Order: sequence, then C-alpha cells, then structure tokens
Amino acid sequence: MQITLKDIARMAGVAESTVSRALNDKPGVGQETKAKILKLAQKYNYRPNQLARGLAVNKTNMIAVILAEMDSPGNIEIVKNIEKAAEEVDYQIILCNTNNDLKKEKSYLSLLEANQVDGAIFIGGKLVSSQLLRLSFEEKNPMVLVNRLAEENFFTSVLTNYSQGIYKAVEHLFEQGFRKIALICGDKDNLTESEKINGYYQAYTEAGFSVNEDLIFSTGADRTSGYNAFLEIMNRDIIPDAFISTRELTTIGLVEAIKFGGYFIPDDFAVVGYGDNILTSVIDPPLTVLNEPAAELAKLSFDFLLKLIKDKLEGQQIKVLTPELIVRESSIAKYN
Amino acid sequence: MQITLKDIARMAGVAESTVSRALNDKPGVGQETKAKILKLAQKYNYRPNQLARGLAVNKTNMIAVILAEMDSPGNIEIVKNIEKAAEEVDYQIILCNTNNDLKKEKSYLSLLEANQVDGAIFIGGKLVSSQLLRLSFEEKNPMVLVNRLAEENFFTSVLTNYSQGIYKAVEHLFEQGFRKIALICGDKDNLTESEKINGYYQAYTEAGFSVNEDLIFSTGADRTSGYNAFLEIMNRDIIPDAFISTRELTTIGLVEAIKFGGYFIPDDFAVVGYGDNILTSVIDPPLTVLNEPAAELAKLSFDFLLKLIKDKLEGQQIKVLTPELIVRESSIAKYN
DNA sequence: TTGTACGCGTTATCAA
DNA sequence: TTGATAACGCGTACAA
Repeated sequence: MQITLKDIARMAGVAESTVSRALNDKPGVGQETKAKILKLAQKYNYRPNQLARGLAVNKTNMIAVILAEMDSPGNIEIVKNIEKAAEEVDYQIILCNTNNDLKKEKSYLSLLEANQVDGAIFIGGKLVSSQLLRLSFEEKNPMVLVNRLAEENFFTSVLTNYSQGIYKAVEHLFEQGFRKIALICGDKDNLTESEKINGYYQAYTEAGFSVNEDLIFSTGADRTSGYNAFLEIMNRDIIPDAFISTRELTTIGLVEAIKFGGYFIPDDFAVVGYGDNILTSVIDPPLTVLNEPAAELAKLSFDFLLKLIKDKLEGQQIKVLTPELIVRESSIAKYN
Repeated sequence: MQITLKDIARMAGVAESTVSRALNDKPGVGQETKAKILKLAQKYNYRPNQLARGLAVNKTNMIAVILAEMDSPGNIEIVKNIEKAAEEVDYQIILCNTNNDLKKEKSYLSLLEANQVDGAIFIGGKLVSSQLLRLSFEEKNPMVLVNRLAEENFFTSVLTNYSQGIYKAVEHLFEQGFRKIALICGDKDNLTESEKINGYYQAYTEAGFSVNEDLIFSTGADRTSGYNAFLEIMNRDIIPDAFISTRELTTIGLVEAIKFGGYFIPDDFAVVGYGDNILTSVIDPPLTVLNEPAAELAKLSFDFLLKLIKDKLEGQQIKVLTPELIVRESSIAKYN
C-alpha cells in the first residue's frame, strides 16, 4: 500500500490536519514540526492521493481534450501545444477521440459531469446545437471550442477564419492569372466548410467574376477523396487551371492524382493546399498552403479554459484567428 | 451542483447503499425499488462521481500513456490505437509527453503513485535502469514498456526487433547490388539505435563484407539532422551508393538533401527509410521503408497492461515484433 | 500552533 | 430485500 497522510501523522505524532497544512505550505504550523513532517514525507516518498484530494476540493487538475479526428496532423499539433501549456501549470490532459461520432462525444462529455475533469476543450467536429453540448442547464461546465461552431453558440471559442483564408488563396491565384479555380472542399452543411465556400464566392464576386458551380467539388476529408476529386473534376465540362484543397489529407491525394495523371504542378495546374505541416512541406513541388496557427489556437484555448475554471472569465469570449497564406512554388504561374 | 447518489436515495426514500446496488446492477434489490431508482437517476441525469468511486474501490479506469516524443508520427499512431483499444473497455487514457526528459518522466510517473491512474504505458525513451522506473520497491505498479529498453529489465515489454529490421534492409540493398550503404542512425548509447547498428554489422559480416565505419553516421532524430547527415557524409572519403535512415524524420531530411543536391533516387542513391506512414508515402519517389506494426504494438501493450491491472499476468512478458520491409521504388537498382 | 470533527460521493460490510 | 455505518484519503472550519 501507498503511504498516506494518516501514516505520516501517526509517525510524526501529530494530527492529520497538521500534516496537511505542512505539506501544502499553509500557515499555522511550527518550524520544527513542519521540518519533521517534510522529512518523513520525503523519506517514505509520500504522494497525496489525487482522487481523495480532488474529492475534497472538487478539483482534479485535469482537462479533457476532445478531438473530432486524430488523423489530422493539424489537430495533433494543437493537442501537442495544449499539452505543453497544461504541463506548465501542472495540469494533465486526457485525450479523447470521437471520430466525429456524436455518441462518443456525449460519452466523453460525461467526464465533465462526473467531475473527473475540470474542463474540456473540443477540437473540430460537426456543427451541433449548443444545447447538445451543454450538459445540464443549471451547471456551467467550463469548456471551450476550437475550430468548431455550434448553433446559437454560447461557448467561449477560438476559431480560424476559414472564409478569409480561402479568400486570400483565391485572390493570390487571381494575381497569378488563374481564373478557373477548382475548390475541393467538404460538405456544404458542415459549417466550417461552408464558410470556406463563402470565401471562395466572395473572392470571385468582388473581383467581378462569376462562379462556375462545376468547379466546386464537395467530398470526404481523406486522402482518397482528394485523389478521386481530381479524376472526377477532369471529367466535367470545364477544366480548371488551379486547385484549392481545403483539408490536409485531401490535398495530399489531390497532388498525387495530378502527378499520377502525368500533369505538372504548377505548369498544368496550380495548387494551394491546407495546413503547413511536415506533410505538405515534404511534397514536391513545395506547396503553397493556408496555415492554421496551431500553437496560438492551443495557447488561447487553454488560457480561456483555465480562466473559465477559475471563474475569471467574464462572459463568452470568441477569438478569431486568421490563417496565413504561405506562398511557395505550387501556385506560381509559369513564365509567359 | 451535480446530483449525487445521496440525493437519489432521499428522493426514492431508500438508503444510499440500495441506490448504489441498483445502479451497479448488483444483486439484492427488489424489482420495484430498482425501477424507481433507475427512473430517478435517468430523470435527473445522474452521473456517479468517478473520483469518489475511484477512492472507494481504488481504481480509476484511467491509464497514463507516457510518450518520449510527440513528434514521431509512428508514436502518434501507437497512441491512437491504444486509445481505440482503451475506449472499447471503457478506459480513459491520459496523455503525457516527456520530450525525453527524465525529470518529466519521473513527474508523470507520480500519477501512478498518486493512484490517479491504474497503470502506465511507456512509448519509446532513453535506456534507463529499471530501478529508475520502478517507483517503490514494495509496490508493483502496472506498467508496460513499448519500444523501450531498461537495464536489467523486469518490465513487461512489447518491442520491435530493430536489429532484424535493419538486417532485412541491408540484405535487400545487397540483393540490389549496393555495397556501400550509409547508415543514418542515432547515438550508439541509445540502445534502440545500437540495436539497429548491430543489425547493420550482422548483415555485412554474414554476407562476407566488412563494415566501413565512415558509413555509419550518428545524429539527432529530427529532420535537419537527416539533411545535414547527407551533406557531411558526402564530405567523407567514401561516397555511399545507398542510405538507410533509421528514424522517420531524419528520413525526410535525408531525401530533401539528396534532391536538393541535384541527385536522383534511386539512380544516384538508393534509400530505405523508416516508418510506413503518410509522410513517407507522400515522398517522391515512393520510399522503401521498414514498417513498425503500430496497431499491433498498441493492442498488445494495452492487453498486457489490462492483465497486469487485473493481476492476471503471470510473470514478466516480453513480446518482440518484427518490422516489415516494404519495398518500393527508392531502393530498386536502375537497369544495367 | 495544534487538534477535533466533519464533509466530499461512493462502495462494502454487516446486521436487521 | 433493505438499511445503517464504516471506510477510502484528503482538506478545512472551528475549537482548544
């Protein structure tokens, strides 16, 4: 058995409360007794039972990080940075993967209800009603949403301005002389993706061009979807001169399909991808990408959550970050 | 406040113990009372406080996954699979990143001592004495090591046979006619890496060739290290005709350096990399790699840990898996 | 400065 | 089948 506070108290010949005070650096304990207690604790390698402590003070120093998909390198990057921030203030993170499954989401949410964690950060995921995420109506459970939208959202959130990101990308391609830009995106009723589509429309209309709907291709978020998207688009009436892919993995697939078809980037098709991670940096040619500021998203969301937990956040906060367009070879028009 | 068992007991007009029995499907509770209790629990969305339960039964249904480095896609893959296995049996995982820091390792280990988790899985990390990992000498804390070695190891472990992996790679390159195979690996006093070096030596000697030490290059595990390794090796007396890179990220860097130098793979240099993940699959040309069976490593280690927790594992188990050599274009000799 | 006593929410033991 | 009660290990008012 692990040594307990009671054991130390007995050995030191003092009351448990005294030991508790000594170990927690609270006032009201004599120099000598404190020294004696600390020495004993050291000697027997005493570790407070966090469950008991948590039960007593109703706090666990743990937060849940609820991930919609673990396959996204961008999401992993965010998790990594949350872990880093958490570690600095002695918080533990418990990792939950929902695979976009609402039922699993609900079940992980019960970690909050069960007082097993002090708060939760959601990263990505489907649009849901805020009611669904809210647990009980009385309870105000600390949670923040990262890159996730909720209907009638009343949660503190850290978002990426996807619309503006795609806008930038289209604008850039326009400058390079491309006009028929295909958009490989997700389903329109995924709010995140529909935002991106909005950015696309906005850039076109503001430039005085009209959008050809045949250039917008909604598909899954994985690699194969990106690959197939290229094949199917090439079968349509209008052949694009550039591609924007809005998700990391579809970008990979898209590039593969283009290459496999014997085409060259950017000579035959310009490409703007999503996510400035090791993946996109490895592709040949170097890819122009929209970069999501993962470190910042992580830091902000964790800070928000911490404040929520400590009841130091007044009202709902929403912070929107702008993705950065990193221009590389894949989107530069060839010399004329 | 969250509703508690006591509240339900009061509302149902029964004792707390009865409620506990009813909710946990334990025998000794009448049909009607049980129904009444369940209905109330449902109605008020009762969730047992896991801390209290954990305190009472000394079990948390959580395990720590202690990661030496989060930058390795292979490690992430293992974590993902552990999460999957854990979720199936209703275990939560808490994610710890040590960055190869022994102090952080120790601190995370205290999760075990503090009874906050039921067990721990270590993934990767430096060679340490078993004593260092063992917490207290009395206590038998459930833990298993994945791809990690310990001096006088008495831990249940799941390992990859790195030596055999590299052996296979060298053998394959020999068959392709390459003789001057450079090995980009880690430090020799990293046991994992020294094992790989052993495999290299073994393959050479068994084939009747002698090893030129100038072809072995020890360096860091990151991308830049791989990049620089190529540059420095090209400055040595002997120019290799093939490369084996033993870590995922160095492989990326190596390939970049080769390409940047204006060389072609495999025409100028054959390459065998490490890790069959999305990263290596994206590289051009398709890379021959040694693949670590992440899913299997994860499944086995979690199963072992579960048995350890339930005291159903007799003695120390050590399972060694063999990496698979996936042959692709990068290591095929050009036509003669 | 120190000790007593109770509460946190649950499970388990024993008696009714 | 039920209920009362102790126990898990800690924190904290309150009293001494």
